[in-house]
Amino acid sequence: MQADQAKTLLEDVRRAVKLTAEEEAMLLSKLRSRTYLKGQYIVQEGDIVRFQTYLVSGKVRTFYLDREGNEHIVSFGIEHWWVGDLCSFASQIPADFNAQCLEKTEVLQLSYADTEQLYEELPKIERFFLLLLQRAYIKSQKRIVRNHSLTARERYELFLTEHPEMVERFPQYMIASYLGVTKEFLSSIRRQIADEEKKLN
Amino acid sequence: MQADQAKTLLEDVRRAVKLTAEEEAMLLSKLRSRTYLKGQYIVQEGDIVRFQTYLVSGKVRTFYLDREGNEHIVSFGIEHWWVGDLCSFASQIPADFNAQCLEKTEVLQLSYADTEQLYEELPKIERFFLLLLQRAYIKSQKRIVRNHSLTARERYELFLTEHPEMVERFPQYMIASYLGVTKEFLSSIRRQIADEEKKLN
DNA sequence: CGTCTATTTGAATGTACTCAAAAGCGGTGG
DNA sequence: CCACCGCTTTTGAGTACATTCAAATAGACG
Repeated sequence: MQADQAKTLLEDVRRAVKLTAEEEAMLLSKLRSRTYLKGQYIVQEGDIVRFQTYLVSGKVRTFYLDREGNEHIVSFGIEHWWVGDLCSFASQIPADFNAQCLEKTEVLQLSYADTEQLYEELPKIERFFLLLLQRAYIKSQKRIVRNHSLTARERYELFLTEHPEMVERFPQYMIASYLGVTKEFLSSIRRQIADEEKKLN
Repeated sequence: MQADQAKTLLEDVRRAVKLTAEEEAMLLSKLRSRTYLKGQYIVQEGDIVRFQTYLVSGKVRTFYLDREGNEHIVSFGIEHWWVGDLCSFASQIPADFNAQCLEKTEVLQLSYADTEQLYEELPKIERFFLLLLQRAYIKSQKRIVRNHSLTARERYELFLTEHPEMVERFPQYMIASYLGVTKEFLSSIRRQIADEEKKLN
């Protein structure tokens, strides 16, 4: 592991827990660097996920296919996010989800066995992942709540204000899927919004 | 803490991690027992959640109110589930959710400070909560996915097979809310299903 | 410039919601 | 034991939000 690649990861860790230099070195020693090309999969449905994957650069979409073969975006990943299928990784069972890189993507990976070992030797790292998981869970709960109480337009407008970077970097039809609407309907929502803004001037 | 109340909790813990007798005693020493009556709130919106709450008996609904004042059920809790608003507990900020007992409910509670202390002194307990959180997160992800790819009827039928105990113990209008449909529409789904079954005979 | 993919449009359709009212159900008191 | 009350569930008509399908347009990339 070169230290420069792990810089943002270490910053994330330091923000949550305090590690000594040796402990940071131990963490770094377990990380493997890897680069995926545009279109490649970090996880494919049916695989058993062997790694936790941290994004250094690039972008990733996580999606699954329903019975009719329609794609549904579960989440987007960009720099300094962790991606994968936690269900598969945690239980070492075949994944339901796919994680595909939408451009050249550099990652750091931590294997299942090394994760276990780190948890044993370094409870502070366990704490780091607990905090990560807490945040992810809270976001997930919020998303459920919003899907139930907001209209498609409201969800889109909220997404615009909360994740403007995502709007720029991911195609609209994927954002539609993430929000749980068809690409056609999202398009008509955008027209509606644009029309209203025009009327104001 | 009387040991009999903590029996199911200890069983849950033992299933996940191995504790020595002293470690179990340490955990028990932090737990406070409390009984809520029908209609009482474990958490109210606006409160800062000071405890993690484990259900020994009874039942609880967790819900939030949207802008129009409509209730949305976030989750149901029965024996041996943990309830509350993790967002509020973890960050010690005011809760968005309410957790209300629907009958006499006995609980065990672990304060924020004691939780922190346990995490420090007993990493295995931290592991236990990490595993708990993993399961909760995975369920939450599944729920999002299902809300996007299944019809209301399919979600209801899946709920029937996965949580028959819940169907018996919670009123239909709450289940409707949990599934993200109106009580009227769930009623019409049930009629549909009943009609089809009648036709088969 | 042509090809491939993403976005937009519009009409017809469907799934789920709103509102209002009736029916069912369980408990309580006269 | 029945009548009444409050709460839950059912019904039905009208409506709205969102989907499907088909086709046109716009953008991106080699």
